Amino acid sequence: MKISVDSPSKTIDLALTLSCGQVFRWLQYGHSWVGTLGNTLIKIRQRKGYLEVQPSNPILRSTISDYLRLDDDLESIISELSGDTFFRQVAYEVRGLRILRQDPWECLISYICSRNSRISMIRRVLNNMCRRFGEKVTLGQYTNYTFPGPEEILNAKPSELIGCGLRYGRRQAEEIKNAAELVHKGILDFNVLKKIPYPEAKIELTSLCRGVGSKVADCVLLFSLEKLEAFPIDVWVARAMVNLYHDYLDKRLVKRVRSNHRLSNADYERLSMFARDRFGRYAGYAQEYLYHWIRTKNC
DNA sequence: CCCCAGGCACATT
DNA sequence: AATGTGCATGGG
Repeated sequence: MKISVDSPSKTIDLALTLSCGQVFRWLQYGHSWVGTLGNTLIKIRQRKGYLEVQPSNPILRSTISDYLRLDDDLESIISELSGDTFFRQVAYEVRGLRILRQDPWECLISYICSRNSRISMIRRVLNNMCRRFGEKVTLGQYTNYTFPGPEEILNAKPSELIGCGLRYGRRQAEEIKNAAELVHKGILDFNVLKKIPYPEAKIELTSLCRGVGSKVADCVLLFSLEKLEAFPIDVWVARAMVNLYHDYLDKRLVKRVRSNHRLSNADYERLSMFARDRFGRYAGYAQEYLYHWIRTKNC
């Protein structure tokens, strides 16, 4: 299957998009990327002007283009974001990076597991969970595992989840099972969260789900629930904001971030408000660009 | 041994 | 409302 990306509005850098840290389970084999969408293994390769997709079983073209958010007009989003010369440079350096439209359940569990951890660790935990509780899917020489659904997680023993390498052991295992129960019982309904406004959806997520605070909620809202104004702030994004916009921010906040203090709720909200005020409805794209920019700039 | 990583929940002031 | 602290893995 071929998907054309041969126009400025459909620009994509597939490798950058799949490896920048918004999603954790894609694997690179040479020029190809292998992952799963639902129960289907997907092998995808970027060619000149189009994407070449090989699914393990029949799949709609729109499943891929929805996942990659090819419906986002990247050219106009970037021009709307590039209000200052600092950010224009950032946007240029990460051109082709798209926000993905992930499955909300997988995204929620992934970011519950991400707390105070690092990307390589998160990858390992999630892959362990999929190997243990997911289903094996193959395409030729390639093997992958589906992400286990709420029912599989509900039936899992906490000790088995802990054995996957959770950062906070039993406590996090309970959080994951709690989320599974909420989804299974229909108390947490992602289709509803997609429709209601960002502030309400965020309150709903943080109040219902144990282990979900401001940062995790913003990640889930941005990466899987259509809230492009969500602006997740981790230490890296805080550093990027402070580097670029220190003149507009509270001096003590700048000092705290620079001296590597943990980000307080108050500082999170302050940075959050500033970001949405500055970047508007596509603040989430700005966040992802800043995140990647500050990390690659320093490494 | 130290430090830190896509933080949260709860106690204390 | 703001700040402090336990959690408790694994890599540099």
